[in-house]
Amino acid sequence: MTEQVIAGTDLSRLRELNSLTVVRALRDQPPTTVTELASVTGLSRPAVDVIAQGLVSSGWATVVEPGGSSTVGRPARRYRFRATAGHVIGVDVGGHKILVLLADLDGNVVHTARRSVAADADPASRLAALDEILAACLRDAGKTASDIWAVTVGVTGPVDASGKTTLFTPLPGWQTVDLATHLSDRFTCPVIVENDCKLAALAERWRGTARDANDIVFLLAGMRMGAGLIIDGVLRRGFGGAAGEIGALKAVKWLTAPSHLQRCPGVPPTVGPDDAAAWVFNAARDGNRDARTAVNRYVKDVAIGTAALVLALDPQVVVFGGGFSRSADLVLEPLHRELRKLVLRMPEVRASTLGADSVALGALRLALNEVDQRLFSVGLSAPVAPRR
Amino acid sequence: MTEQVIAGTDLSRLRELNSLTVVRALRDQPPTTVTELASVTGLSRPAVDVIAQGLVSSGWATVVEPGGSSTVGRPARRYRFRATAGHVIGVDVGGHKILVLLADLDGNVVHTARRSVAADADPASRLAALDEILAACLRDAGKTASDIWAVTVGVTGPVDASGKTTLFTPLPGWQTVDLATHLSDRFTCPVIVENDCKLAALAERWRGTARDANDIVFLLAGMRMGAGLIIDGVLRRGFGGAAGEIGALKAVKWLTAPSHLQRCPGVPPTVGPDDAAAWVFNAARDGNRDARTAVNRYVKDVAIGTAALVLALDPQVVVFGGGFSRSADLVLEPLHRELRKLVLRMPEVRASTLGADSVALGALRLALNEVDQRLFSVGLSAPVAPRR
DNA sequence: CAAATATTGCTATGGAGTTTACAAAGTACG
DNA sequence: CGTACTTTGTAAACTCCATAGCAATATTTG
Repeated sequence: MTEQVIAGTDLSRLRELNSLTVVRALRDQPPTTVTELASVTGLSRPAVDVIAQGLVSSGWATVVEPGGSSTVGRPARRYRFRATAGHVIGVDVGGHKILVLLADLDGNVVHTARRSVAADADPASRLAALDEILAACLRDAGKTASDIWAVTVGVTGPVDASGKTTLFTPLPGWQTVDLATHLSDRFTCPVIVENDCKLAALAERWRGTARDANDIVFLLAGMRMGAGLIIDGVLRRGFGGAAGEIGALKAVKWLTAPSHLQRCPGVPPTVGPDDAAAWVFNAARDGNRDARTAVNRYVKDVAIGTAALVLALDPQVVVFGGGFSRSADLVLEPLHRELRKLVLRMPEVRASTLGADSVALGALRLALNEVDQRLFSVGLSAPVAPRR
Repeated sequence: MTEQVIAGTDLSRLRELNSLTVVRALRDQPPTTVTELASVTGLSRPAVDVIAQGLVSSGWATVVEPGGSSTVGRPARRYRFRATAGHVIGVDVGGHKILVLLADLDGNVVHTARRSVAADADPASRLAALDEILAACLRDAGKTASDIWAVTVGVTGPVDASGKTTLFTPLPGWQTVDLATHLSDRFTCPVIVENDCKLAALAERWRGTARDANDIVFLLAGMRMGAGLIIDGVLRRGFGGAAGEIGALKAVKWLTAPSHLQRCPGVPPTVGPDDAAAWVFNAARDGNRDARTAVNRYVKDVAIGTAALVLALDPQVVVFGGGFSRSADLVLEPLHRELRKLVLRMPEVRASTLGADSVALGALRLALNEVDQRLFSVGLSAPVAPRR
């Protein structure tokens, strides 16, 4: 049982609650009339009227004066959530690239900045590249750091509560990097660092293939396998931020799974190690026997770790994402078949639809969650960038 | 992101919310004065006064007139939550026994009934025994079925949303039993059927060794291995009720783990298969070499499945419970050692303190949760047994 | 016995939402 | 083109809830 806050409510808090209710009803909606809001919220029309005007004067909403009216009766004034009152940033710091998304409070991406980074870049130069691209993104979007309400950065490896990746990370030298502190010098708003698999899982539920599901196992499949878990609609971090790291168990074959692709016979020597997998998938699609065998072995190994997660959590959906999701057409069917042999209750298996942007999108979503949480706990004053 | 209910609040709902706040403050507390309640809830003293009197007149609270006062000033009237306004029942239907606990709304057990059942009893006779013991428990406690606000029954095997164990259960013939419907004929209140491991996990967090933790992996260790998961303080059922069934994965050695104990060389033929494990644990404690080896092999196998759960969920605590938890002194140290080799972040490992009652206790807790949920969503009218 | 302290009961005040009523601004139709 | 109808916007009256402040009461302490 969750510990409930024991706190009484007075009338000003009542107004605040109802204002938040109206804001919720307004968000992610086309401009809405007072009557519609009244029926959605269950409040009376005059009450909503007062609240809506209050939201306009405090800056949370804007008025849309009636244009060409289409129905009978007096045309209604409409109210719209002012999503541009604040902005958030989501970043994906990957091995090869850094991707920055800047979005408004409705999650509409207003600017994108991408830049490639050498896979073996040392932490200092990677951080420098991050600083540069962040500055460029802000500049090009016509914003300053103080316009940003929350920043989330996705990195590989489990992230602890302080935002560090001390347990393990494939980025060279990254164990000692304190990314959260580094960015806190550049932003006054909350800065969150989170594991890339977890963020991609969030994205898949927000705008991807699992929008309908509350219990999701997300697989980030690439040269490294990872997983992100959403349980009861909430991203699961684990007590130390290491949830979903089933790949560390040797009995589960995730560590070695991608090597079936890399070591597949027949890969031309001209193809680098990073592109071997793509070559094998293409060859398998063309009917190459060795390639098909390699893919099947790969899927068999992936299925074992996936089965462990499915048995542990009994999700509604398993989403196959990450770099290899471009080859989901080859993977999904055998993955489904292998999984069926191993689990008690078979979940749906779907392919990711978001591709390479999923981590940065998930970072956006987490930043928006942070903003929402403040909004709905602290209350509605004037819309300004929150400080830590 | 959880979907929030969009509903406005008017003044009567405000009063209801504040009444619930006072009830929450009153529960699990010694009798409390109005002034104390006012400071805890943040409401004004007159407001609390009115609310408290309302609770008394509706039957949710009782007045304790001031007795010998210990402080200066006028002695204050005190209010107490009327836990006896309703009662709940928690049942453990095990292979060998049925245990029934009857408790008030504070979870105080007011009556216990236990009865052994043959392990190979057919479903009909097991259900008959259940009916009998339930009737006897109600009679001896001086209650009728209509006094009961919620009933929860724990059974082995994964339980789906409708309360059936269709996927798998070790109880003979139990696949086709519809326990929820069976009991619904005997009670008008909500009836919940749930997996025994999950219930034991709840109990351990409520009154056991994991009261401080919000992220728990509970192991029900006996001749069958099972697990119950509490994540973010909430019991995790999984989409189809099959969460925690990691034992079904062969790569994880839970199915065969107990056989190391049963097949240990040196077990006297006079010892039956059900008591072999106890004999081996005792022998190991006395220094028997074969027995120690058997225990170590057992623990090694248990550790693999546990590691899978720990890696998947990254819990704060692993609780070793179930029948074998009596031998936790032999298991805990090697389990800790083996686990440390396999996981990324080491959780605490603790032994269960509840013993054989844990499943029935957890059933009580779930029944109380059901009552609470109704209370805090439907609102406070007069305290009467809820109907489905 | 009086002073100090704390609780209880009562009244006035103000804030928030609802209901009711009515004017204003459109459309539909003869 | 004018009337009937529909819906919106706004104001006033009313109800309900919590608060603040004050008087009355009960008990301890010196």
